[in-house]
Amino acid sequence: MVVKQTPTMEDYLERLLMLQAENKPATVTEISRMMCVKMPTVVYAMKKLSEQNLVEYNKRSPIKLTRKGKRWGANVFRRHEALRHFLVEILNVDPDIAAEDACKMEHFLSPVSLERLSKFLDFVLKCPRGKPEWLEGLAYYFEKGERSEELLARCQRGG
Amino acid sequence: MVVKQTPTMEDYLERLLMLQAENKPATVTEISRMMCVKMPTVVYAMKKLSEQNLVEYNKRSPIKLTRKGKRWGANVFRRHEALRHFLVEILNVDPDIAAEDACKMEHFLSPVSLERLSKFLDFVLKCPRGKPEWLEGLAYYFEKGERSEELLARCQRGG
DNA sequence: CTCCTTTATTAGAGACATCTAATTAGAGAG
DNA sequence: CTCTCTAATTAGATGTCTCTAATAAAGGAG
Repeated sequence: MVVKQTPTMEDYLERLLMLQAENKPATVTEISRMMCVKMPTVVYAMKKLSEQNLVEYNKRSPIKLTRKGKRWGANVFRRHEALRHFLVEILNVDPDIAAEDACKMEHFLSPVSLERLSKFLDFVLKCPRGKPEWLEGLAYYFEKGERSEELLARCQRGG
Repeated sequence: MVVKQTPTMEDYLERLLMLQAENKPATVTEISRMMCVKMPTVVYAMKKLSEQNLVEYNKRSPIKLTRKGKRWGANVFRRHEALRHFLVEILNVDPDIAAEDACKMEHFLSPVSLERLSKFLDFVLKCPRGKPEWLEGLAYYFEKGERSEELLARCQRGG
């Protein structure tokens, strides 16, 4: 019965899912390259994960996520994407930095917060009437350091 | 020359700052209680931090942050607060959960993202014309699972 | 088949952060 | 001063994740 994974293990699960999604074989070498760790580290991790039935690991053959591992990886990925999108789309953070931050923070976003963050993004970015004006105002504020009088006026006209 | 702290050490610095702010003496026992670790763990941490001149630690006397340690702690706190506020004020996450999530994620928020997040919160919560309407719409969306037609219409009147 | 190269694994060590158990220091009661 | 209690420290162990160095397996070139 698995109830928790360390951030490290979650990273491996997420990476395995990515590889699978791209139809790349998940080899020790490949994972090691992508995660910037040495091969023995990967072997250690795969053994750990297979003890928990999150991956199917047989020496010298490509690694496969189990159904359980896939679910877990997908979950990590959702958290990653929610955070990354928020940073990029709302906060206008540089995509590389956003990805890095998301990659670290993803392990600590609780289910409730994830759900809210996702809904927030939907609310803002999938508004049936197009992107809300305040997003523009926010971008202006980021850039100039002050609020756009014009947008401020327009945005509040209806309030 | 200190360039980085582990999340753990950042937590101690933050906690020390809190104690100081409340004028409570920072003893091993107190820190141990507050951080839910045993006393030897605290001693270990204080030794580590004092090696880096982040705290003044002399056996059997109250622990003090150095100027450097204070700065670092304050920085952690800023990240904590930005995240917590976002979760509470924007995403309406339960305050306890928000605090927990913030406490974990705070260690991984880059300076750029912090700056943007803080500005975002200012922009939204310190709007000179009061809280923007879309926040209400968002709360509605969280609660009902769908957009409020009324607010949608009003919010867009000016766009 | 033998040699070489690449890939993977094992063995062993180290950093970090935690614990338990044992010890020491200090403070207050008598 | 001695006894006792609490606070603090030391010693030693553990789990996680990483590394390097050494070894093993597998696949191709000849």
